Amino acid sequence: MNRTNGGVNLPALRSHNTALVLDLLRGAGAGGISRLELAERTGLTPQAVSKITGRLREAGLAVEAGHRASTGGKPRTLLRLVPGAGHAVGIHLDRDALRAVRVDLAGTVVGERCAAVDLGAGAEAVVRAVAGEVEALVTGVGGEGEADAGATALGSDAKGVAARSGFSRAAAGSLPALLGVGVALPGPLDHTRGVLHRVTGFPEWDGFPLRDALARRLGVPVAVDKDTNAAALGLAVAGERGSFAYLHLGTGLGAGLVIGGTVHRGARTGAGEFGHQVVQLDGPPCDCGDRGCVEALCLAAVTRGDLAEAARVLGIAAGNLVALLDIDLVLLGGRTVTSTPDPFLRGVDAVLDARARRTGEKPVPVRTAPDEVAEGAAQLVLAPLFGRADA
Amino acid sequence: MNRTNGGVNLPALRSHNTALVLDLLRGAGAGGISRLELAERTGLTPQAVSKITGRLREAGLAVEAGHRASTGGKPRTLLRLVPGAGHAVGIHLDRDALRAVRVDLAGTVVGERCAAVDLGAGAEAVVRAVAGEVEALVTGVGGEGEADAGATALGSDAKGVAARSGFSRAAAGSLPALLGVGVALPGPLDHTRGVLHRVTGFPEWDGFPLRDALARRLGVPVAVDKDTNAAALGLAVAGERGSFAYLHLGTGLGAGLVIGGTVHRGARTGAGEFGHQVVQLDGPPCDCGDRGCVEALCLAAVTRGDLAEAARVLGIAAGNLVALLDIDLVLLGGRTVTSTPDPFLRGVDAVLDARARRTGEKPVPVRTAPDEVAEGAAQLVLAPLFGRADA
DNA sequence: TGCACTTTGGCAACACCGTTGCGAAAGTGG
DNA sequence: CCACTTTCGCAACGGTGTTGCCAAAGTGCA
Repeated sequence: MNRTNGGVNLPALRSHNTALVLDLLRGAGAGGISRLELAERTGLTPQAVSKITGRLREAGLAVEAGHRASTGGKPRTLLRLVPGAGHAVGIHLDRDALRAVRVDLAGTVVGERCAAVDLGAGAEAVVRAVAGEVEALVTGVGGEGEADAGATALGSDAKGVAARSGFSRAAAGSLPALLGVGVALPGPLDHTRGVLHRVTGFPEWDGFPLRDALARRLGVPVAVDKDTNAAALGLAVAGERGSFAYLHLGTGLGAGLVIGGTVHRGARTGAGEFGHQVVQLDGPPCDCGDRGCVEALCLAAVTRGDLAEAARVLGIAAGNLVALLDIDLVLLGGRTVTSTPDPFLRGVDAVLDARARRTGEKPVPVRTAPDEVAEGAAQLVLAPLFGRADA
Repeated sequence: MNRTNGGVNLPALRSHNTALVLDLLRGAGAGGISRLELAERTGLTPQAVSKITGRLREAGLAVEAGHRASTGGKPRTLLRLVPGAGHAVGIHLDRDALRAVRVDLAGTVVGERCAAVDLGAGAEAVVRAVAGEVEALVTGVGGEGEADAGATALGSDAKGVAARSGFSRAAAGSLPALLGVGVALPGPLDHTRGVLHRVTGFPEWDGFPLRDALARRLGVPVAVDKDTNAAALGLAVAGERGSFAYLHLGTGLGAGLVIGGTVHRGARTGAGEFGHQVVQLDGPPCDCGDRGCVEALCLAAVTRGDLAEAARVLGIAAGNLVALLDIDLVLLGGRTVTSTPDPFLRGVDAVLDARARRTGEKPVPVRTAPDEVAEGAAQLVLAPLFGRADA
């Protein structure tokens, strides 16, 4: 619960329960959820839920929203999250382009900007550019952002609550109504410190403290993560339950792993290195220096137009993953998959079905998923508010 | 924290903090640990630690044990776990033999029994035999169990505390001083319900509710898990930190995964299916019906005496695992490895080293580990007492 | 030997958490 | 119109960790 050490005191307990209720409110969406349902789902008493929701309502984070039909007594009052009470910006920073979105507490996109970037221009220039996009997105210049009139007013309230609830991480000068900025990018990096390791082709980025640089410039908290992890987090928040793997097949092949509802990153943010799983001993050489990696085999098949073989290879690697981790679901994404999903879905499904027949268990379902990396990046900031620890 | 739902109330908070302190006391061993160190490690205030340890001392679970050297003021008083305050029995049930150990709270083996079993004799007969071994072990008949005089007396106290602290799971008639029994066995099974799925070669075991049958007979809580998971849990409790994989190479090849200090089992207790990871597309057929599984390749190499090749194949599969999960350590065990450890250690190490050179990170260490499955099985029972949730 | 100082750890009062007991509010059904 | 059911808040309560304070037990210097 507490990351550094395991001790739980009363404020921590309060934060935890409050976050839990907020998460359920978010999950219920615009339809709302009653106090008694919240009590059942959390295991707390109805009275405790009343107190917690009372604080949330006072803080402007929740409101009453109609009633459910009576079942013979007083009808349940529905509660709903106030989406506009807080915002976060998520940025998908790729090698040559950038996509930034502003989302509200419910995760709905309320503003979007795209721009070209040149990583070769140096870290400082890119930080400046990214900061500019964030500011434009928040102040509404050039964005599609309507839905702001009330939102900005409530924003500072939301921040106050966040601070009182023990969530906020010392936002200094800062932009109005902005809880923080999440940045997702490829390369290896250190998620906990927000430091980049090696950005392929741009050695000058090695060791650059992106998180702190951006946080100092913007005055709001910043979180940094791998693009595949952000995508997986976004899917988890969007409603995918349990444990799943998001396999992204684009210019490369990577994975984001969600285990028990939380993204698994490993101690060095290295987890999800799926592309260089070896599936053919002494197979063809890969760019990484090893031989027989899935990525090499799969992309080679794609290049020569043999999508069925690409899907079969991907399926075998996915089967390994499913067997090793006993996950519930495989999600496929990335340009290569989304352009022609069917052969990939069929191919991976065939391998997983065959495996299920051998073990006698139900086959693990395979689906496609939109790759909304920027949206997931925004959730890097929102996750702590809703009790989704980023271990 | 709470498995079913996430809500935390005061009793849950108290249990959690108490378990945390108990875990630190256990980790400190006979040397002991001071109240202030406990406070630092838990993040609680010294006063809170004093209250918690006071309850533990009153319950007979902890005692004062000397003082540390002064650093200019009052010297710190050391506290120590009372190992004899509780016991658990762990059973390693294999195809043809059984090993049962009785351990104290510190995990020290204080009694051991071995016996032949015949799974073909049917579930009821085996349950009867297992129960007999447990009773013999606890009453001290035929065991090497000295160290019992005081232990049994304190036992009932310990149970009282466990109940008061919210740990106990309703032990009815029950054996004296016994907190529970853990059973580890191969085959696929459902850890949460304690039901076996398919025991290879013995179809009549399919669906047998081993946990409940044994619990009803003995009157104490029973936990059931895969042998590799138990072994991994035992290693985690014995002091291995962080995330690691225990690879067991015996008559088959399996793995136990520990991620962030807790055993990862997956929703269907299927995780750790390492032997049938495919590392050679369309490779030689495996007993499982697939082709190119590590287990088949590795064991074939062992059979023809090529241990270097066996180790290389094992290393490549281990490398896949390390890359996918970003774990900190690989531990090797099982008859085949322990009989001639060196070639395996060298072979796996070579593959992981090469991987580390390519990625520019520190290589993941490889070591051998004793396969103490029965000891780990006992920890299935003790784990909840020390706050190690078995999710 | 005496005294100042540091550090540990317990006692008592405290703030605040979720819980319990009870009553008001708001429906349904006869 | 009334009995009944169900929801939900107010007030008192028990129990958590926290704070303030002080006794105990060392070290180090005069």
